[in-house]
Amino acid sequence: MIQDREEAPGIPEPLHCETVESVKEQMPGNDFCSSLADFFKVLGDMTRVRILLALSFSEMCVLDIASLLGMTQSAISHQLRVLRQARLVRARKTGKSIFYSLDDEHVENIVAEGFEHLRHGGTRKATR
Amino acid sequence: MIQDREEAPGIPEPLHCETVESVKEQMPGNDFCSSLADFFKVLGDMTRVRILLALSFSEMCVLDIASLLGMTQSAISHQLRVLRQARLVRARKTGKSIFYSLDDEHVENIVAEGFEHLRHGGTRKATR
DNA sequence: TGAATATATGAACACCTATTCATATAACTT
DNA sequence: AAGTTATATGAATAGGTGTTCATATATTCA
Repeated sequence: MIQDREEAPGIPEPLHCETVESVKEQMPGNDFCSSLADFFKVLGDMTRVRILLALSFSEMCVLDIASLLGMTQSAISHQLRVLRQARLVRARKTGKSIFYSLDDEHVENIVAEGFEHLRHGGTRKATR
Repeated sequence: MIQDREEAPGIPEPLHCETVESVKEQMPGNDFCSSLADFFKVLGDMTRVRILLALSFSEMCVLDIASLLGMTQSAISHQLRVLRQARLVRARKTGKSIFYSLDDEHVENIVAEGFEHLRHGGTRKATR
């Protein structure tokens, strides 16, 4: 019987070794993939998307965002912290209020790309 | 007695009515925000990001992807279904194998934007 | 035909996460 | 100073999600 040298039980052997080896060489490291996924994870929540869209129209303080979205101040504050840690928004303090605004010009580009994807519904390919 | 007409208990009144009203008019509907968040949610997983990156280099069958990523065929198949339903990948059947490839060129643009975001600051751990 | 191969899928489980509640901090007001 | 307002945050909880395991479907090969 020919020796099996699988990396771990349950993980299959490649069907096309050349392809797998070639792609393996080109693949970014796991740390990069993890960071990228974490970044998109921040965008993968409706509340945070609505906050970002709102801030794309105007700088706003926490209570105004909460009022706009019909949610509690606490919920908004928790989500703003996530957005702040992802460097997607920045805070400007004025008196008792803290005004938030977009902190990254890529955000609008990314949202625009997502919008395009939804527009085309994936059923047909758009040529650029 | 003056009537309180808050939408719900716990939801604050706006501090700057003009701003809130103005943004409220420009805001996309909840259905759109929900779809957008769902789209990014698909990208917000390391396994799916790695699959998409791999497919950006070459069309691949399920077992090859599983072998490349060091994961079980079942785990990959489950994630491919998510990517398929989001119309991010398409399947081409050949014999026993099913080859997957990217079905949307926006994906690469979005990934590129995310990459730029990470380059220009990335995600920080603490804010203060 | 039966055996082997490639993929898909339902159920279960462990982990993660968004909101709520209570409370803390900080700044303004009187 | 005390009270009010704006925001932040820790803990708890309910709901969501990714992987595993077992199994089903479909195709190829002998």
